[in-house]
Amino acid sequence: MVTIYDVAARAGVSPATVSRVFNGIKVSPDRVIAVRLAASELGFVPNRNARRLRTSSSEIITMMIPDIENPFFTVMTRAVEDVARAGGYSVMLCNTDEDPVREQEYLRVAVSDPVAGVILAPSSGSTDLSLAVERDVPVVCVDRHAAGPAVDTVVADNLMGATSSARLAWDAGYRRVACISGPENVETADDRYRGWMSAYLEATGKEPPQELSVRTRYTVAGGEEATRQLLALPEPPDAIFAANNKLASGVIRALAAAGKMPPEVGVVSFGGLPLVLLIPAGVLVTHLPARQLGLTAATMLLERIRGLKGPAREVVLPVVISDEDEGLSLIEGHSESVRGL
Amino acid sequence: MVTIYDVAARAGVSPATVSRVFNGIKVSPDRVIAVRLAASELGFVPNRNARRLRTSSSEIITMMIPDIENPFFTVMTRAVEDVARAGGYSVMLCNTDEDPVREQEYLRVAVSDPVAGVILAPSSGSTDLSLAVERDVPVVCVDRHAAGPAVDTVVADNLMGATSSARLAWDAGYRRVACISGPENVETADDRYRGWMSAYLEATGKEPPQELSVRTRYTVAGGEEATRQLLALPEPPDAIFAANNKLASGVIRALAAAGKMPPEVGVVSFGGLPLVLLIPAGVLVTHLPARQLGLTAATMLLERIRGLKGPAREVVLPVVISDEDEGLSLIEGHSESVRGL
DNA sequence: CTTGACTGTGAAATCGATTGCTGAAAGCAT
DNA sequence: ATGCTTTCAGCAATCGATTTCACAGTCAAG
Repeated sequence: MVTIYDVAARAGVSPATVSRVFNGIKVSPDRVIAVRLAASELGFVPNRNARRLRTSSSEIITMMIPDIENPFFTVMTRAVEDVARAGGYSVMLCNTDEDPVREQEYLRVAVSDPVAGVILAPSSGSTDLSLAVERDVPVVCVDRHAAGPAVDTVVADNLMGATSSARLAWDAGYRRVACISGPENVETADDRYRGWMSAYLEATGKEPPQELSVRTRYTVAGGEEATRQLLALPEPPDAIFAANNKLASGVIRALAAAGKMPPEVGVVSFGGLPLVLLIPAGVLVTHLPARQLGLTAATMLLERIRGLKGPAREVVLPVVISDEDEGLSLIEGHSESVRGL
Repeated sequence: MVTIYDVAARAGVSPATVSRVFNGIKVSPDRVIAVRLAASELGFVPNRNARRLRTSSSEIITMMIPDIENPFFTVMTRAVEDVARAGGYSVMLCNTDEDPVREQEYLRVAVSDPVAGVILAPSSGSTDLSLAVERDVPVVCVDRHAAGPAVDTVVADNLMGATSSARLAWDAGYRRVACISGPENVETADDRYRGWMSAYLEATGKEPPQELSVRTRYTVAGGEEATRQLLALPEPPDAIFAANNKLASGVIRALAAAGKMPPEVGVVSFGGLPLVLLIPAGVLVTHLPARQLGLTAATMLLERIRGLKGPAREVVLPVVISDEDEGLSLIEGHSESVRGL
């Protein structure tokens, strides 16, 4: 391993000077040249561990998401990465797999690393951040809230968004609109379920009957099972509001299998289906502000890393219901300015 | 920051003993208890940077992929993560964005970290790995080969796979099958293009005419533009072979916009469209062994990290053309054993 | 020609954990 | 009881870069 001592010896200067050259601290021009030359001749690459140990700082942001294979989270991650890079940080991605144990484990690794900051999409409402907070590692929660000490949080307006989104089904002429949402106690699932309830109440003037809503895992398989269950009802629904993109995929699969393709049975997907570019009639898709969530969270985290104090902040981003085709921008739209934030 | 010295003082032992306790080196039971007690009272978390500096080892694997928003790569990443975790490593994901400069930059960070190993899906054939090889950081290339020093590589059999896949179009009755592939000099794009050529030759007995193939970026927009270009030909194709999932999405979009939806114009997608669960008639999808690629690459990397010497190995995974519905397993199929590898 | 203010440089301490070496204590056989 | 292993714990060096402090030289003002 080539160290600054080797470079110093070769350049005929002290190690301190080598360090200064690599840190942009003023050194006489001739020495700078000598050091750079010696360094490149020897193939010197500074050891970051030594640097981090000494400065107890790091240029890494840990991002923890529950499902790396859900485009919603990868789009968000991509946004975080863009902001982080612009600020000189690298992003380390961890996949918690919706598992609180795994999540806590990753958090432990992160704080003992220690990283510059953490962006976390909590796997459940009971996620405990005290480990990080105790050790003063800045944390921003995104998409969902965490329990325990208050930290900066940025979420989408799921309740309102889901209400407007579910309403689309009635607007399209469907009359008996069921709901499939994620697990109980998962905040987004609860909010979206409540959104559907209020749209139901508004449209029909009645509380929705028990059997018209199913709570299940946020998976394609979960959506399929729930759909089969709904179709088996004595009085099956004529449309289904699915609380996330994976559930919606499951719904469509199950409908196809049952020979009741949209628009025969309508589907509302709360969350985009990125590579689905042929949206059949009868499938209504609401796009979530995934990229905005990521941009905002990363910006807030950088502020904290740079020393911003003060109480935990909370940002709620609106969910825009539009008929426009946002499928493409969900996939390739990284054009907006990061600086602008 | 609580250090082993603090813990040692509190437990009435030497720092060395504390270190031993945390590393599972034999220490008398009473001291173990004293140390653990003191550590938990003080909230001690070992400093990994100090540890890494001293041992010059790390438990991190860097994974570099060209496009975090392409499910092909996230599925692969997920597989890598599963194997890495089982072996006690964490995965740090970097998104190179198909940009060789950015890639080289990340590589520099990785080797100076230094990480335990690197898994890289090279952005182009000219990716230079000498930085890593010089410093003995194990590297495995996946999906594509890199230039320079030979390293372990695992790829899919794109040539054969693309040939069989393109053949499906003729089997389905299409007669004038065009090809849209990725950029020149990107290995997968070249191989898939050649696969289409050989299927063309086999089916028609002639070399394909120049105008029936277009090379473009691996993006949805690229696929759209290329499709428009093909449709504008005096003698337009009746089917299009798209060399990856994003291109295929672009093709379908453009066809829809032009009012020539499949099956009017056929589409062959080389690579799965994960959340597309309603595959219209006339769209044929070939699934790539994304997960297998990841599993294999990670397994090979761990072997190297654990000291395996010997010449660079090369694994070519078959691309299975089947009519079965593998869409779901692409999304949720993590059931197979990792141990089995 | 002094005095004081700078500047650039090097020596050495430091970050926190690991580990080679040494010696004390304990175990065992003769 | 003596001598020989073996075990366990502590001291202190070490990993590689950063940074404090002190010193030497430069320059301008008085």
